[in-house]
Amino acid sequence: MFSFVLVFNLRPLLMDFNEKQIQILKVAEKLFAEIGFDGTSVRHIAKEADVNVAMISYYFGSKEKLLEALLLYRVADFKMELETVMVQNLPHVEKLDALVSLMVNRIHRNRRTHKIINYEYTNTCRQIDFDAYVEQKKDSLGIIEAFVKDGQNKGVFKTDVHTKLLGATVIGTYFQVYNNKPFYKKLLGLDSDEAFENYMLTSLTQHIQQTIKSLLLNEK
Amino acid sequence: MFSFVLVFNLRPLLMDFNEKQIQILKVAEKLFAEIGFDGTSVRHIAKEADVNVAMISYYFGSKEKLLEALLLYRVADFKMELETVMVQNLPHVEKLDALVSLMVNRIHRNRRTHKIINYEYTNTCRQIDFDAYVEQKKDSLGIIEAFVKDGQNKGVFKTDVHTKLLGATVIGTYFQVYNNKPFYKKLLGLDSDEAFENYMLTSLTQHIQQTIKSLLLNEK
DNA sequence: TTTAAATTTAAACAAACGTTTAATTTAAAC
DNA sequence: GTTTAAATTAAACGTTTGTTTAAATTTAAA
Repeated sequence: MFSFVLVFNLRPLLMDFNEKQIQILKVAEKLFAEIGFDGTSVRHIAKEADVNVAMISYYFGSKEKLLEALLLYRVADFKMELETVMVQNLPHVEKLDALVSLMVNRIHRNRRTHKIINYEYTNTCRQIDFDAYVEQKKDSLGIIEAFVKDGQNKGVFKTDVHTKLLGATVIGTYFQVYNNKPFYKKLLGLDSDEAFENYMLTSLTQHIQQTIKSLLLNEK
Repeated sequence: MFSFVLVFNLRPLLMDFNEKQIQILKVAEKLFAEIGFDGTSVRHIAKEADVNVAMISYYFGSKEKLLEALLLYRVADFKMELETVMVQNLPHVEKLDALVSLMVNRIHRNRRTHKIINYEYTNTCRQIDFDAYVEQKKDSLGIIEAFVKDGQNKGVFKTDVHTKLLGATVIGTYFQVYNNKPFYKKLLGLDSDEAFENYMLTSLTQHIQQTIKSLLLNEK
C-alpha cells in the first residue's frame, strides 16, 4: 500500500527515461565513479553502453546534463525512506539504530553517485545543478535533528552533542572506508570484493551505529 | 633540538625541489584539489605558476609524475609527528585528545593533497605510486592501535570497539565536512571562509575528539 | 672572456576531447 | 503501401589535451 504512493508520486518525476537512457546512466555512473567525470570520455560511455556516441547528446544534451540526469535518477525519494523509519513506533535507541542503518544502506546503494557528488560538488568550474542533492542533505539532517531533539527533551539522549555534525560522522566514516577500499581490504583481511561488501553492511554499519549511540546515550 | 633531527633527516629526502619547482607543486596542489587531476591542464598550472608549459615536463617528466612528486612533498614525516605525541607522558584521556587533534591538524594542513588522494587512490586507470601514502596510513593506524590496546590493557579504554575503524571515523568526519563546505557553511551559519576554517579547527575537532572518547571511555 | 651546461622559450605534434551534421534506418500511423 | 517522425549511424567539426622539439637565453665555472 505504501509502495503504491511511491510509484505514483515519484516515478513520473524520475522515470521519463527509456531503457536505453537508463543503460547509459548506469554505465556513466560506474565510469564517473571509477575514473572521474573528467577522466571519463563520452566515447568510453557510449562503447561500454553499446550505443553510438551521438546518442548521449541526442538523449541528454551534453555530458554535464548527463550527470545532472544521473543525480535526479539516484538522489530522489530519500526523504520518503527516512520518514518510513521515523513513523515507526520504536524506542529511541532502536529507532536510532534503524536510522543509521538506513542512512548507510542508502548511501551504500547509491555509493557511486555519492562519490561523484562528493568530488564534483565543490568544483567551482562546473555548471552542475546540485539543488536536488542539497535538498536531500537538508531533509535528512532536519529529520535527524528533530529526532535527536525529541530524544533530548525526553531525557533519553545527551545534550552536549554537536547534533548538526552527526550526519557527517555517519556518512564520512562510510566513505573514508569506501574511498580507501584496497587499503582497508588488506587491513581487515578481506580478500574478495564480496567480503568487503559484506563487511561494509555488517561490521562497519555496526561500528557507526555504536559510534552514534556512544555519543548520544547515557551509560546503561 | 628536535627540529634539528627533523631538518637533517627529512629535508634531503623531500627538498630536492628548487623554488620554481615548489611554486609549480603548490599551484598544482591547489588546482588538482579544486578542479580535479583530469580537470586541470598543464597549461593552466603553468599559467598560474607563471612558468612555461614545457617546464613541467622538464622538471617532473609528466603530469602524473608531478602528482607523485606532490605526494612525496606533502605526505612524509607524519610518523615523526605522531611519535612526538606518543612519547609524551600524559594520562590516556589527554593523550587521546592530543592524538585526534594532531590527526585533524595534519589532515587539515594537507587537506588539498589528501582530497586528491581520496579521489585518485581508487582510480584503477591511473599509474600513480601511492606507496608513501599507504605507508603513512599504516603507520598512523599502527600507532593508534598500539595506544588503544595499551589503554585497554590498563582498563582505561573499553574493549568492545572496532579499533581499526577509529581512524576512518576521525578522517572521514573531517572530509565529509570539508568536501561539502558550501553546505556546511550555510548549515552552521558560517558566512566567511575564515569562519569555516576556524570552525574546522575548533568545534569540528572537538566533536571528533568527543566522538572517539565516547567510543573508548567508560562513563566518568 | 670563453665555454659548456642548465634553463627558458615559442612552436609544433599527434591524439583525444565534446559536440554537430547530414544521411540512413526503424517503426508506427494512416 | 505510403507517410511521418523518431532513432541511429559514420564522419567530420574545431578545440584542447600532454608532450616534444629545437632554438634562444641565462648561468656559472674555467
